[in-house]
Amino acid sequence: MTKLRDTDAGVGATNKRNILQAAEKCFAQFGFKGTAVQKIADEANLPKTNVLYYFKTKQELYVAVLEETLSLWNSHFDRATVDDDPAEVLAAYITEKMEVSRTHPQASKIFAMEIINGAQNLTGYFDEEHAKWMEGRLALIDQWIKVGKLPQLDGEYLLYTIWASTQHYADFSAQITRLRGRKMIKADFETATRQLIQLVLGGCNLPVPSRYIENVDVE
Amino acid sequence: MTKLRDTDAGVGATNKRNILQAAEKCFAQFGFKGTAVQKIADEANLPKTNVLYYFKTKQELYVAVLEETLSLWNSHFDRATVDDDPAEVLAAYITEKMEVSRTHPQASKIFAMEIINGAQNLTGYFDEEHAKWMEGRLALIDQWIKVGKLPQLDGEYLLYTIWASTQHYADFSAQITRLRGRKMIKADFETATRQLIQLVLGGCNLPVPSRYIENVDVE
DNA sequence: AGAAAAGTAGACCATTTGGTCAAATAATTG
DNA sequence: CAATTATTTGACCAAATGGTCTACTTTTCT
Repeated sequence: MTKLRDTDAGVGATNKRNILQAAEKCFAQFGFKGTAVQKIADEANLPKTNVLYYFKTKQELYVAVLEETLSLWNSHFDRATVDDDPAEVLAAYITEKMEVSRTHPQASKIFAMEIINGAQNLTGYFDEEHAKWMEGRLALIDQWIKVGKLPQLDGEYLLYTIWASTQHYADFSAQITRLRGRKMIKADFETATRQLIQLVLGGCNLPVPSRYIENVDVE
Repeated sequence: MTKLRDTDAGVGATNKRNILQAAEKCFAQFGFKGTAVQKIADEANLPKTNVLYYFKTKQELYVAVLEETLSLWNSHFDRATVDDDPAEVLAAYITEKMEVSRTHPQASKIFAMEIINGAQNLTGYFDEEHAKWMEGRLALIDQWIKVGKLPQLDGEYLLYTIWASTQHYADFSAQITRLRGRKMIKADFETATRQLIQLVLGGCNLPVPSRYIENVDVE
């Protein structure tokens, strides 16, 4: 009765993971059209036919990669309530999103390109889930405003600003690297995160939780 | 002596403009690889060969389109000095960039994709100009900090946040439209602009100039 | 062991597509 | 007007590429 094998084990699953990883790398760098299946196969050290064995079409493979990237949208913010402190929640959310940009820049780029190109492959599931999520978060922000934890502001634009500012470090890394002369390392991300938290919370008239303030030696 | 014709007149110039416009539309929607020269030709109502007559290769046409988009980076901010009021300058800069996102979304998208894909076609000129520009602006911000017009902050991350947050409305319009259920119109952009100015200036401990505060009837 | 299923892989094909060529036409110039 | 230059356009080509077919090997299950 072991007909249904562990999805994480076995030759097939290993290959699939391999292919998905190779595909993510290629799609992030060259886009959907710019990526040849052969390239992905090379990257995964497999013959092209083998790739098409696991994913019937290039499109199917692309959608699989895309769907993996969507998990990156999950956050603790999802489960915040009006009882939470917006300063803490927003600071944590920004931190999480910056961490995603640092550790999963390729996924972020793929997502960005998909949206830029009209989000043709994000119909259905994601659309509705995302819209529902947004509705809930905007309601939460309104509640915070009502109880006086936040000043009057439009949560929609606040969220856009947070998304844009955090994803920017992944999507526009080429520009940033050239402007600074070198890649951003972890420490740079931490500085950027602190600055962004300061800016956003400051803009919302919220005090920055001490844990998000730079550790300077007190004299 | 009319050998050098007005670059803006004549059949050739008209066709070139036509082609560039068609190309911008296509590249923004499908990317470089995803755009067939034939498609651009169709869009411009010309045979493909004619397009290749004015631009020897697809790449050359793409670079021409890309270079046009770079002019969008020009701003009054370029010529601000330490004597100016950072609140005014930053508010105006944000306003300008939001206006670009609203009126030239295609150009913004092309630029974004170019960066995401590693900015392979932005070597040389733009690189150096842009880096020089950045250096100058960061120096200005440091001067503002020195004279007490700005609190201690890292201008680099401030500029990234402004770029990201403004360009987001062009590049991610598909996502925004789906979340809201309808396209953002001019009035929405104005609201977004006000909110962003409030957030950024607030985050910099700057007062929002009255002109950038919503016109509400005083009771 | 033996059958069935899963996986590997080369050969091959139809389509797309960037780009060339040559020939024709229109515009300009001396 | 003659000649030169600029523009238009269809026919064509070679390379790239997504995907199929078939045959073979390995693994799994009974």
